[in-house]
This record gives sequence, structure tokens and C-alpha cells, in this order.
Amino acid sequence: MRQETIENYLKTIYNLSSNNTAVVNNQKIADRLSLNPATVTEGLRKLHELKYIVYEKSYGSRLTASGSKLALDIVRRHRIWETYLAKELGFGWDEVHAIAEELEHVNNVKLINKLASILGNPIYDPHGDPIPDEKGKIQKSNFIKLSEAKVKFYYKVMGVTDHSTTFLKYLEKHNLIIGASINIKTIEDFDNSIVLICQKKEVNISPKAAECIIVQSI
Amino acid sequence: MRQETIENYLKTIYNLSSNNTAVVNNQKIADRLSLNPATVTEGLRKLHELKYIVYEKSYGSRLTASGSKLALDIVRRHRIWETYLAKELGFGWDEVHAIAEELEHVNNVKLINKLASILGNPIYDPHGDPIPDEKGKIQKSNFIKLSEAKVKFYYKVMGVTDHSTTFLKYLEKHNLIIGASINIKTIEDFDNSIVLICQKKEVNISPKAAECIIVQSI
DNA sequence: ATTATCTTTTTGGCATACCAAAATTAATAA
DNA sequence: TTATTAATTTTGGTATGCCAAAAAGATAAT
Repeated sequence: MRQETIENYLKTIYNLSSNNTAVVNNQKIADRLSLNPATVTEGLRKLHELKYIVYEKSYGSRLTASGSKLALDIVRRHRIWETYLAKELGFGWDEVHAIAEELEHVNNVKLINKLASILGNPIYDPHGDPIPDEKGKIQKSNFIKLSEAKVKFYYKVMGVTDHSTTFLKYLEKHNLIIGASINIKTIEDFDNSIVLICQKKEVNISPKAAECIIVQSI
Repeated sequence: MRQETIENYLKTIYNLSSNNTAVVNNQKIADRLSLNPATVTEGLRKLHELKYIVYEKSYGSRLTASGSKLALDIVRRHRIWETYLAKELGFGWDEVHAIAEELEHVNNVKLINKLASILGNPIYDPHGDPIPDEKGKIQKSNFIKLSEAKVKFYYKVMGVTDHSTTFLKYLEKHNLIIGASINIKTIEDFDNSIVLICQKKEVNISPKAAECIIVQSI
């Protein structure tokens, strides 16, 4: 199996099993990688043979220790590159993902560690996702998307994943700046829009906007 | 044909036809890419179909305008990365080639131009090879290896392609520092070793060392 | 000019990574 | 529980990139 193929599968399985214990189903992998389901079945069978995953037919896959190790390594490379592209090379946060998607396959530990060191060994990337360290250790993040927030809970705005002028203006209008404290009042049943209190004013946030706002439970 | 495969062939053909007009034979391509001659024959036939090269059976290949364009682009990416790795990320000149060999396939114009700009848009890389500009224009270099120097001519030492301590000490001992002026006295017939005058002293340079010293006609 | 040698090409074959369509298996709803 | 729908797997097939060994072509040496 080509190394790049292996890496793409493992990264995808890792990302889809967020907590890294959940079993991932084939269809989601096929969607993410834009592959035919038949191709995925084949791929997973091979990854099982290579002992990167445990694959149970008609059930799903989860990473083994060695698969997890490789997946974390790829995730590290990807996030370090994203951060480097954004912070050191002046790319927009909307541009970095696609480039990092290619750069992540260049496997040179010294290179990634050097970039990380220049960046001050960050534990979070520009999107608020945690960056595994060289050993694969990951800072468990309590950052979530506003769209995943629960009613009555208090949160702090930590970042955004969309940096378009229109979106930033939208946020400004509602006082949703970085660091702002918010309280979720209700989530509308019919369209999932979120009603929250920010600086004593009631604000209505669309589901689309809520997807792009990163918050932390406080 | 996979993009990476195309790029590796074109780069190799470009490098082997130095002046970019000479016809390149299959065996040299096979050697450089560590491929079976049969594979090369196949590859060249496909590149001909794609109009990247003109390939005449049992004769050889040369780049077309479009092949040359792509080749120069790859060469640019490779040499910019080498320079960036060496100058900005602190890699040794012996390490940069292998890493650049992978990074060169990441095709993002903005990225390469940004790196070039940080470096001050250099026209030569750490090995003394010229870096094509964004349009593929190349500064014609009059740098040659000392091994290609001619008797009675005057040259200036411009760089080295081997950075081992032992080699640098060898040079120092003979006063062959960067910028030094030299005059080729004779080239020994039986072993091709070079006798030159440097700072009024006669110095004998082995063919192996002469391969690693870059000079410029003055 | 005719071997001998070296290079290139052809032939037949293998592994990988894919897909479409059919068949199977699992999940869900009636 | 049985039908219906959805997910998964099998089957048969394609394109790419590679190789070894045999055949053909070109080059050099005597």
C-alpha cells in the first residue's frame, strides 16, 4: 500500500472517531476521501492486514496503537504546517488547509520539529484544534464549536474558523469578539438557530455562523 | 500519468540535457530515477503523447516548450526549497536535497513566491545552481566545476558542493577560500589532477576535489 | 564487413488504486 | 415479523507504474 494512501485513511479515521475510541463506518470514510465504498472496503481490509486498524466486517474500524501513532503524526504535521503557513508565511486561515493537505505527507521529523520550534511549540492550531507533540501526546481540548454548545451553559468565545470580512462584520455587530462571555438561552427547534446572551443583550445566531465560532466552557 | 511521475521525468531530462537542447538517452534517465530501462521507454512514450517531450525511438528525448516550462517550474521549486531549508531553517547543505526532492511536488505558486521573496528572490541556490524566476527565466550561469576548467585560464572560487569538515579543511590548507583567484597551470594526463596557482603557490588538486569546487571564469 | 557489445524496445506479468453494478447483510419502519 | 431502505461487500474490470527476460537495433572493435 502506498504510504500516502495509508496516511490519508488513518488521518480520516482519526478525525472521524474524534475521541479516538469510537468505531468509524465506511461510508463516512468514503465521503471524506471522495472514494467509492467498494474502494474503502478494500482499503480497510489491507489496513487491517497491516495492523494499523481493527476492522470488523459490516461493523466498522478503529485504530490500533500503531495506527493511532501514525495518525497522530500526520495530524501533527498537518497542523504544524497550517500554523506555519498562517503565522510565518502570511497565508489566510482559509488557504492553509489545502496546502497543508499536501505538505503533511513530507515525512521529516527534523523539519516539523524545526517549524514547531520556530512557532514556539504551539499546542493549538489557527482553527483551535490541538497539535500533538512529537510523541503523539495531545492536549485534550475543551474547545467546541458554538453549534455544539448546550442550553443554559456559559462559554467564552475563543476563535473563529471563517475569516471573511462579511463574517467578521457579522460578529462585531453582535459583540461576539474573542474573549466575550456568552450564555446559551435556547436553541430553536425548527432551524437550530441559537439564542444567546452576550453583554446583556439577546443575540440570535444562525446554525451556519455557529459552525464557525469556537467557544470554551467556563 | 501521475503528476509526480511526469515531474520526475521532466526534471531529470532537463538536468541531463544541461543546455536544454541536447538529446538525452534512456539509460541515463533510468539510472537517475533508479528505474528499469523498459519502464523508461514506456514513460517516454507517454510523455511524448502528452507533448511534454519529443521522443524519437532508439535515439532520445528533448523537452518541448511546454515540457521545458514544467521542468523549469520544478527546478525552481526544488532550488527555492533548498535555499529556504538551508538559509531560513538551518539545515546543512548536505541535507536539503533529499527534503526538497519531496517538497518540490507541492505545487502552489503563492507559496514558492513567498519563500523566494523572504529569501530576497535569489538567482542562485546554495550549490551555485541558478534558480529560474516565476516565468521560467534563468540567469545563465558562468559557474563551472573546477574539474571542467581549462589550462591557462583564470578563475575565481565561488562555492563548494561538499560541506564536510574534512573537505573544508583540505581547502583551507590550500588557501582555496571563497573569492580566491586561481590560474590553471596544467592538468595531469595520467590522473586528471589539476595543478593551479593560488596566492603565488602551486597547488595540486585531485579530480575528486575538483568536482566539488565551483569556479567562475574571470 | 562482421562480430561483439551496448542500448533500446517488446512481450508478458505483477501490484496498487480505483470504479460500477450486482449481491449480500444490517437497520428501520410498517 | 416482514418489507423496505440503507450500508457493505463481492465481482469483474480499468489504468498506472513497475519489472525480468527475450528480441531487435545501434555502435564500436577488429
